[in-house]
Amino acid sequence: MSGPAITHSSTVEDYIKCIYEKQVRRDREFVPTGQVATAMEVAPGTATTMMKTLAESGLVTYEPYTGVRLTGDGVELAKRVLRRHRVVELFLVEFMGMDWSEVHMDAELLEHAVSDRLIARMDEMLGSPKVDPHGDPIPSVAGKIDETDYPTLLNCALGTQLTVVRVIDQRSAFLRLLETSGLTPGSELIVESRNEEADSVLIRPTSKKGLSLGFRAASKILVRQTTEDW
Amino acid sequence: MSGPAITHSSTVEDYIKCIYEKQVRRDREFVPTGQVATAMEVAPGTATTMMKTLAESGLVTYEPYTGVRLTGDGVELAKRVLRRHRVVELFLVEFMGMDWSEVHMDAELLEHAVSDRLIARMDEMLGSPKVDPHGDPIPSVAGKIDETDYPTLLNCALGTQLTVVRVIDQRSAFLRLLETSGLTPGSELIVESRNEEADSVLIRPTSKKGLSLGFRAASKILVRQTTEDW
DNA sequence: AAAACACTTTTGCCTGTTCAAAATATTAAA
DNA sequence: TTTAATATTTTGAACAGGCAAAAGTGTTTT
Repeated sequence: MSGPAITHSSTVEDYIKCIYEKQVRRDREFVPTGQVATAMEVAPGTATTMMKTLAESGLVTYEPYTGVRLTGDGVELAKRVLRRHRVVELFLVEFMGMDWSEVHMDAELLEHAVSDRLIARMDEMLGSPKVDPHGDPIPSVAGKIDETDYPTLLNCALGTQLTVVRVIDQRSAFLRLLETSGLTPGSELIVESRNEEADSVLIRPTSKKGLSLGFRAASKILVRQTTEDW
Repeated sequence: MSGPAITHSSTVEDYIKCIYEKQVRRDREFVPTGQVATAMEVAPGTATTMMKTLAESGLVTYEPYTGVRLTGDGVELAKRVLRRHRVVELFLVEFMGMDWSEVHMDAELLEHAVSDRLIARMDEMLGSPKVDPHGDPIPSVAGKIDETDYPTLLNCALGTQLTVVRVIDQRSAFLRLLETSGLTPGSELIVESRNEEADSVLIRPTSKKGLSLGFRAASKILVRQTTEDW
């Protein structure tokens, strides 16, 4: 089993989570220090300093002028934080009647303040869910996480029936748009066409008028082929 | 209405809460720096430094070698923190099935991470409760708080029917004892006798065997005369 | 190959919070 | 009222995070 579960400051947890999110898709590559700085909204030098600190704690491998990569311990910590965050988000929506578009910020704070016991209790009340309200997978206590690489509206098949499985953008204005457009996770749609020059993707959500999204927005919506066994 | 609601670090909030709890009973008196240091589990010098910082922020009045006293702003902040703490505690007990003896620590962390919106939602779900699971009064959003000075088992009337209204000790071992002894808030009892020399108070909880408490423990239990209109 | 550009790291400094130990002040005892 | 005991404040130092600006590295252009 995992070790003594050392506690880290919430600052460290935030950096680790940030790095995890950057590295999870681009495998093998190092995450540049500058990207961490931008994402964390700190000065470049601050990020450099922190990368060294994290390296000393054994959470990342740091290559000067190249970037960082989470170690096994780093990944483990990232998943623990992500689990807390996502369980909390789902709890806020399911048991406290909050809107999925507004729980992210609250969860961002709560993820550092919620005890293992409380998370376990929420998980129990929720029936050990696999995904949060945005379709983000919830790591198990043991650290297992569904890393399926779903296509986005930018690279999925055209003309077939699709189901929204996940949304990669927590800004509430964006989420509210999806809600009014019938594009929340679980919704079905068809991508009718794409036009790169026009930066436009035409989609037809079931039981809604068709609408067009820019490539930027389309890349934030992950889908799978609609199947019956789900 | 109150001002722009400046945010303070959770460290500051903890000191303010601590001072509030010390000063609330002994009115007009200053709280000695040393008591703050002990309660906060920091070195004496640390407390002194912090008292000066708090004084500069206008949260306390600081008199060297005498102690501190919360200002209006300080009291206001203390009540906001206390409200968050107590609403969270009650929520954990009422909606998450946690035991009243074990919610204090969790609430201690959560009180700094829960947004006003979330507290408002919990309050709504709880029906704007007046007291938390330990009988501690919950300040209103406006800062009103029931400051009734209930007698303890040490100075209440002997031989009359009493109701436990509040318990001033959050240590879970103590709370579990009260639970098994039938002394949770709302329980009824009679104080049969006190013997100062023996450091002993004999009480008879309704529907339980009589038992004896030391003066220290007895002073932690607040009661009121049992009346029908409650 | 040199110059220009972009990005990263280093340096010096700041704030907040903490400690240990020395210096002071206050209070209680003799 | 001088002495002893107790409590408080100062001092010097540390660690966590953060910033701005100077210096360094790598890459791309000319």
